[in-house]
Amino acid sequence: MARPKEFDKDLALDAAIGVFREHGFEGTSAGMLTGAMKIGRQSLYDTFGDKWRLYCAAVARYAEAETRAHLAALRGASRAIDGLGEMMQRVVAEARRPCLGIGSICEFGRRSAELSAIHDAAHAALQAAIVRRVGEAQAAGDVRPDLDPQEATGFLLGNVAAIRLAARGGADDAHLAALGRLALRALR
Amino acid sequence: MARPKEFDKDLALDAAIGVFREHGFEGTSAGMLTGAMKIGRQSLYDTFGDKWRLYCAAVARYAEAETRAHLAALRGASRAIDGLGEMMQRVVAEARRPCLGIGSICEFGRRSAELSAIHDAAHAALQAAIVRRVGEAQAAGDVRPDLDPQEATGFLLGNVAAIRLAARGGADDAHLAALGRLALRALR
DNA sequence: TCCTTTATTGACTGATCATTCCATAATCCG
DNA sequence: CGGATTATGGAATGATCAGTCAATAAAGGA
Repeated sequence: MARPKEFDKDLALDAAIGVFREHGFEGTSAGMLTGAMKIGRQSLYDTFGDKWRLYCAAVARYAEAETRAHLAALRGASRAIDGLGEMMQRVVAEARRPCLGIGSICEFGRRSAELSAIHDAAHAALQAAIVRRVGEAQAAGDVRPDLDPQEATGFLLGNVAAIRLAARGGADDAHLAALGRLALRALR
Repeated sequence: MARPKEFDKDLALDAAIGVFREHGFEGTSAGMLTGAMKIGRQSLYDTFGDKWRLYCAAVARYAEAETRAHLAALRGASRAIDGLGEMMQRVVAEARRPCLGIGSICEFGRRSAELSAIHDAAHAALQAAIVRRVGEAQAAGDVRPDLDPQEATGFLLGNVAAIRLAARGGADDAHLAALGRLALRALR
């Protein structure tokens, strides 16, 4: 089904993600992309259309992977509060690599309906899962009962962004860990 | 001291800030800048050097103004906890306009020593002022005493960023208000 | 072996970009 | 008025950019 070492589309996309999350859309050139993806220029255009379509595909793939990772952490402990803790801990541990979601939102806000749709879908899925887990933690008495699960979820996701942004700004590991710890403690 | 209606350098800089905070550095062209600043192209280069120097000047001016506004809010109430509340409330109220500081950090991380120095200076000044206020609030019994003021300050600043990022992502006013409220409540 | 498929690269196009040179106009000061 | 100063905009430069076309190479299947 292939003649010359037919390249892996997903692998190439991952390489593109690596460039975009570091340099953003405007800061990335086609040459940087082909270099990182290790494919020819024409292959890029044949496979992904153009730079913008590639960017959207990268953001979508990144969002899916990131959502999956969050969900896995959330379910990685039997007690709901521990699941929430693992989610925050993972974010702290991986905060050194810039987040494409945040970069994308910073760069484009809500200017692009296409991009916003990708973000909104990922956000909705994640939000729902966290709300459920917060509810469970409340039922278990690990989260104060006067807290609206929706609000608490927004708060946690906000602090996820805060941790990543702090890391991008150069904060040290201790600072990031403190942010994660305080955010979780705020639910108690 | 001037012949043709000698333009106001600070006013022009403010206009440049308006463009940069919306479109970032890479997303902004010289034409967009001269258009918004309402000065000629050559005046821009004569006065500000080049696009990068103008960007740095804009970020520095923005950081100073933003720091001033934070400090004013912090001191805007006699009780320390209320000062902290006013700071958060102001952030919520103004969150609709994108933050140049966040945009700059997202776009460049710590790639530019020049830019990082600007951010670090503003951050240090702000951090110190908030730490002091948190300490006062603790002394007054309005903030739990087991909280490290440094950590609490980092937490508050992180949530400032979270609110602004949420706004950039399209969150509604109620959501932003909830974020501010929860961040402050976390200190209690 | 030959054909088909796939990837790559060079050359090119047209656009846009930042930036500079220069001529011109406008305005204030003496 | 006249000369100094300041802002402006046209023209041009060289670079870079995204994207296309066409030729070529590589490799699997028949």
